[in-house]
Amino acid sequence: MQYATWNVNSLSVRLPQVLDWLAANPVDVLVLQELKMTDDKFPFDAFAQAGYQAQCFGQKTYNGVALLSRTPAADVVKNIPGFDDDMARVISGTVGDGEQSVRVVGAYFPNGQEPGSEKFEYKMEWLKGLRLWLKEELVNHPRLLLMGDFNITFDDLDVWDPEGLRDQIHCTDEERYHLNALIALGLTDSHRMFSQPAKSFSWWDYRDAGFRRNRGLRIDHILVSNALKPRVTACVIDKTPRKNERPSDHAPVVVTLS
DNA sequence: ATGGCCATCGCGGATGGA
Repeated sequence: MQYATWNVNSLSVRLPQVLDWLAANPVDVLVLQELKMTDDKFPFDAFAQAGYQAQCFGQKTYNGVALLSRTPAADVVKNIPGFDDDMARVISGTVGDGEQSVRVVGAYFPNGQEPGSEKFEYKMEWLKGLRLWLKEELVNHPRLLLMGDFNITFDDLDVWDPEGLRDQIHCTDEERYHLNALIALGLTDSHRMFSQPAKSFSWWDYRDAGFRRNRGLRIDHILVSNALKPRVTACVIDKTPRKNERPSDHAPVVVTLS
C-alpha cells in the first residue's frame, strides 16, 4: 500500500500533472494541499475516471485540502475538532478494512510568514491545537499517518543553507519545538527511517533557479504512528514532477507500507 | 542586490506563499 502527499499550489493549474502522476504512480491514497478552489469547482469526475474517490475541503483563493483514495474513505473529518479555524487546512479519513485500515490525516500547516508576526502566532496556536486533537486521535486510531505540507524543517539536513536561514521561517526553534512535540506523541519521520540522497528536499523556490541549483527545504513530511512503523518499507520524494513545465513548487512524497 | 517567481483576483497591482 502506498500513501502520498503533494502540495499542488492550485489544483486548477496542476490537475493535468496530478492525473499524469497518478497514472505513473498508482498510489492507494493521495492527499493534496493548496487546492485554492471551492468545492463546487473540484474535479470529482476526472479523479473518478482515474480510479479515485475524492473527499475535498476547499476554500476560495487560499488553502484547501483533499483526500483521494482507491477505496472510499470513512469517517471523514474536516479541520481540527476543538480548534476554531476559518481556513481549510486538514482533512482526515479512514481507508481500508479491519487490521489493514489506516487513519489518514492530510494537513496544510500554516506558513507563518515571519517569526514575530501575527501569522507566526497563528501558526503556533494551530500547531498546539493540532497536537491536542492528535493525541486523542491516536488513542482512537493507533494506525495513523500524519502527512502533508508541514512548513517546518526538522534540522539542518532539511535546509539547503542552514547558516543563511538560521532562525528564519520554517527553521526556528519554536516551530521545531512543536514539530518534535508531534513526534513525542508517538510518531516517526518515515523519511529518516531509510538512507536518503544527500540534500533531499521537497520544496524549491520558484525564484533564482532554486530547483536547478537544489536550493530547497524538506518541509513535506509523512509521519507514521508506532503501530504502523514496523510496516514501513520505503519513503521517497519524487522530484520528477518538479521538472515539468509550470510545476508546483513542491514535490510529492510517497510512503510504502507492507 | 533594494530582489528575482508564481497564483489569485480581476484588469493594476496588492497579497500570500516559503
